[in-house]
Amino acid sequence: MSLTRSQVVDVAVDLVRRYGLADLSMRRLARELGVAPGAIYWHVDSKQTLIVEVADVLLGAIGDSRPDLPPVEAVAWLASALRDAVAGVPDGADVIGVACAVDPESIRPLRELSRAVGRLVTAPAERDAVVEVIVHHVLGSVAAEQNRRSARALDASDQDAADPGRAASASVAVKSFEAGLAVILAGAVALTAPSTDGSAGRFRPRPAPSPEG
Amino acid sequence: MSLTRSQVVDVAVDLVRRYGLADLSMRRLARELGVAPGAIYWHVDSKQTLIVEVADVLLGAIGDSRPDLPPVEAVAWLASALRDAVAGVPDGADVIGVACAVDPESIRPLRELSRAVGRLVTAPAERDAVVEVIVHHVLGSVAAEQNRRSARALDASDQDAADPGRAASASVAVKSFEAGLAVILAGAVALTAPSTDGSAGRFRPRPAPSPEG
DNA sequence: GGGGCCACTGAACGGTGTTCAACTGGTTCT
DNA sequence: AGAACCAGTTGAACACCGTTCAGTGGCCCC
Repeated sequence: MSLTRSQVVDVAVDLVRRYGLADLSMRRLARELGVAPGAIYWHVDSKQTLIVEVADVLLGAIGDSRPDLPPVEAVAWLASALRDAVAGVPDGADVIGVACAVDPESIRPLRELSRAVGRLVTAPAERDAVVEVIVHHVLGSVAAEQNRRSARALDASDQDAADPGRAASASVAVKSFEAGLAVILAGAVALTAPSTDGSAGRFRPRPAPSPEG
Repeated sequence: MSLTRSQVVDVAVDLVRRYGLADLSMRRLARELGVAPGAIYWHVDSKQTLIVEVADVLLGAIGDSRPDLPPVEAVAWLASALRDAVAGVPDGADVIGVACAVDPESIRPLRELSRAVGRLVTAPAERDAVVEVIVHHVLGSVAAEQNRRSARALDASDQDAADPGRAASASVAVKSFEAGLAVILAGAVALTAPSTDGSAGRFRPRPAPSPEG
């Protein structure tokens, strides 16, 4: 039986899950498939489209949204689920980053997130703004966490009992992510229901004097 | 006269400013300097540390913060200035991303931003959360904008009058960035001054059932 | 004149994504 | 049976990449 596109994608996903995006090269993928590098290009246009497919699989495990929860909790749940899915894969933020760069429409959970936020913020422009901020926060905080992790891994010369340290830093990362998420959700709520005391109202930033003309 | 570390960095900055990070290779940099590739490694440890230095130069043009402005406006000004500085350079978000990954302490404007946010949110944990969200939003939205731009550039086969389109999409990107920034700032304000009506109060997300155990 | 050192060269190592003429092996048509 | 066709694969090549290192030239100081 000959190679299949889905076989290629599956093995690529395995490679990413086990060794990270940095170790996903077309040559290594071909070796893993027992095939010459050129053969992959019969089933896949380029490495970039492969990564988009890998990202799709990695995010496929995210469950459907929760209409049973109140809107704010539903958004928080979805954002945390997204974060967990991305953080659970080495270089996960990079994978999703590439996928977003190549084809932003392809990431299905983002459509789900947009719908959930829509139940909280009705104005389309503001809804999109909230979705964007949440997505940037998810990808940014996971990228930072994974960078710290791999930087720590390079300094694993005189350290041996890294297990409790790793778990602790992961939980710190989760807490810091949730603190940021809380800020965003508070902003979304504040914008939809401008309060009666003047301080916490709507804010419109004035553009900075751009140094680029 | 022999090569200098600052010469190397300067030419690298020029290369990035003109052609983007993707076209900054040690070989090309050496060619531009009229030197063999190995010579660069006498002045610089690795490409990564070079990029950190490049990022430092690129962000050096950002002016000092504005204690004369009210706290919220000062933060907004700094965030917009940061955005403009990064967006004005091709692949600017990638450059800062690498610099953040290698050495997060090295980005001076972030310290400035942290101080400005500190005048708005006094609790250290919440202040750091706001700073992180802002930084992720800046880098994320610029990265998205620049990805769209370069994707558009690849499809420049049958299009010629791209000048108005480019300007228009840039202004859309700025507006979308400011909408997101407004959400974040509203959240920061709301968290510091919890309002008396219950709906817009402090929100604590409950962790999602993590699929990774 | 000789020693020492800074700055550099040239070549190599071991990768990378991608392309392409040539070649299989199987199916179908004559 | 034999020819034609074609999806799928190979192996080699192209044009790069970051990094290392033995050697080498020029310069200064003793």
